Amino acid sequence: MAKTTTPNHAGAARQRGVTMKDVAEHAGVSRTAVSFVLSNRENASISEETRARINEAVQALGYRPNAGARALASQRSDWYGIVTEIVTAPFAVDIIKGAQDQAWLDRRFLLIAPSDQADAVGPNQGLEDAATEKLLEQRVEGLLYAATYHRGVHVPESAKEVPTVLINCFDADGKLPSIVPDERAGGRVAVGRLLQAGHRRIGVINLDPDIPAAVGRLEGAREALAEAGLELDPELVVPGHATADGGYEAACRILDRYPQKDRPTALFCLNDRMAMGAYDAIKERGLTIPGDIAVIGFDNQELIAAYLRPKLTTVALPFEKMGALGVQTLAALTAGQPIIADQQLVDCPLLERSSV
Amino acid sequence: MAKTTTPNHAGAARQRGVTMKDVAEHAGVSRTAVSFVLSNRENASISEETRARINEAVQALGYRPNAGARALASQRSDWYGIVTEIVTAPFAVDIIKGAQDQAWLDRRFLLIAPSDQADAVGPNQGLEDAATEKLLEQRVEGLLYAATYHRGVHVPESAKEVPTVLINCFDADGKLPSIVPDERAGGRVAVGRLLQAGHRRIGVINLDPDIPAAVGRLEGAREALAEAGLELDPELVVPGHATADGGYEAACRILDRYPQKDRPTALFCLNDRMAMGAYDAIKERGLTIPGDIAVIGFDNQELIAAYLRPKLTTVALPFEKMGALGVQTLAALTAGQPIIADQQLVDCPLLERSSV
DNA sequence: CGCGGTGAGTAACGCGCGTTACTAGTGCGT
DNA sequence: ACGCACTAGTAACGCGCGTTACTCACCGCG
Repeated sequence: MAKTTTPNHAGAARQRGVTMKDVAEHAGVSRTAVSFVLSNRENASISEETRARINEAVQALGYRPNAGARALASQRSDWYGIVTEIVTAPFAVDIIKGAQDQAWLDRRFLLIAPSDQADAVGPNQGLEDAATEKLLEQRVEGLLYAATYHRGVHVPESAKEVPTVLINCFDADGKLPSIVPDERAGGRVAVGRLLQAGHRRIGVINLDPDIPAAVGRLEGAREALAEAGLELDPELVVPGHATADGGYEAACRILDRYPQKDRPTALFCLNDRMAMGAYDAIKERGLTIPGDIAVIGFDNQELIAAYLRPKLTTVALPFEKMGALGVQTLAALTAGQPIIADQQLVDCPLLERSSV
Repeated sequence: MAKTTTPNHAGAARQRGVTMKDVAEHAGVSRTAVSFVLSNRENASISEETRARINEAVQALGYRPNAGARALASQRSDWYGIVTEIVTAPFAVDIIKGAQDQAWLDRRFLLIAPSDQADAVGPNQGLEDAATEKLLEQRVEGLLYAATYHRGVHVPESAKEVPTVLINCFDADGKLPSIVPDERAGGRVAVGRLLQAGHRRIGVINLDPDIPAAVGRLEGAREALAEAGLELDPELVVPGHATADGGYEAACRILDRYPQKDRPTALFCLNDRMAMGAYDAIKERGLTIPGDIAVIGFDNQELIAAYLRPKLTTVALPFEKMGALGVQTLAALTAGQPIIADQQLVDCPLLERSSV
């Protein structure tokens, strides 16, 4: 076959890019040798001398490997993707941070794609699919799905092409591994703390009773009471809208319902926002926290819990840890371990501040 | 030249990957034709018929372009990088969201690298450099640097290899374009609102007087007063630590200093956290908001401002908009426009709630 | 009939790199 | 002298794609 003429590319290189070839020439060796040195091959058989020369050339030229080319050649990208609603809650951020940090430790990159769902009713499937698709185009080796509050979700079909882990949510079809907070243990810890402080009549300001968070936390509360030989009085469990106003109203109801001697001495608010409202209701009535009424929250929404006066004792949702664990699980999966659709529970630590 | 033998790669393809070649074979055309169709070339000269056949093949095989390979071949990645401290403030998140959304619109990917600086004293230069380096290895076409609070920063040297834009911060050496909030206009709006509500004696709870936010906001306050023919009484400006406790203490001082008739009727808190503390000080004294004392904040820290009772009127920091503008600026830069080191000011809108 | 022009498509190269198969040189045992 | 093992390194391929230069068939025109 005849040697074909080389077409002359229009002087493409707009941006100076030092390649391995440049390094090789500078060091007077072959490109292969450079590649061997840079990837630290074991059975390398490159003399210390040339190795040094190559490293010098790398320094001198300011060589920087091209991650894309490497990915193409080696057929592995070292990229994970995470799709999440970055918007609404500040929670997603903590998940991302946890995942990001862990990925960084593992020398991997985390590509973040927003799925921007409009509201809590149902995910914006179109955007989620598009996000997943984009991520797959980048040839991510694994996918993370993160929700801002603990719930069941439906994952796009195409996500099943690579290992996938759910964070703070679970697959409604039960086919994917997931990582969620241990709500039950959290509820137990919260109420346990109140019991330990001597409280016997404990009011509970509940969330929408159907969501996993409410179910788990309430169950935990029940368990803690049972351990102390007490029962959860249904009358003391009042529903509330998951906002400060909702908490205010619920607290008003429960506080005004009883004469002082029967009034609960502690309030377990199933989230911090409601606790914030409860604070107002309590203070309005001339009562003190925690002197007259102790308050414990859930979620550890920093900006609320740490700045309320007195600072709110609450149970933290372990977002960062879940993010990190998600990446670890993904790493195990991509390393070849079989995908098992189990659910990992992560502990919710109690944060003692001043409201109990 | 003799045809060399083909080395047989160890059955690499661990993951089924449909390539353009597969599509071409399925459609009975050359790979080039597929490429032409997929990239919508103008001077294509592909008949409608084959074009259709190719598109069908794409559908049938579920072909998904390989972004990395495309980047390698075309010498452009369509990636931007953003380095930011994702940790501390929830602000960074909003910047990222704004940038992310804008990038998404422009069909670009935003790579996020954490720089995790320890505290406000000085950036953790090591990590920042590493993050920048990693980003450059991915061959990002432009870089964004985002700070969580408005300040001067030093950007890693290597960042200068690609177009770079600073968000919510500025280059201490003044060499890079930056995007920052218009603090002065914000201060003017805030105090203007109080004046409009009839207040004449306005207390100001200040931040660390050296940071750009304090300088700008105070200057704005002064201007608004001047427009109304008033002067800023230095006695009414009390310094505070930038926390709820700091705000509480500052508010106590200013409220207790005067007999009722001389007491300021409104408080301009230079951030929302301090406003939160001021609320407590006011309520403790049996005063009402906004009846006895109007309060206006700054920052619009959602979780505080929207959940305080009454809800806090405040001036918003336009993080999302700054993020979006950052990407737009970057797009202009990478499109070949010259890099000019100007500073773009973004408006801080007033959010009316119930505390004025 | 020859010739330029167009439409429809293809072969071949290179992007930067990982990887495998190969070569050249040297020392050592027999 | 030869074969063998080992060290030090290199040529060549392919990853999936964008891109350029080229071929081939067909048409109209002089």
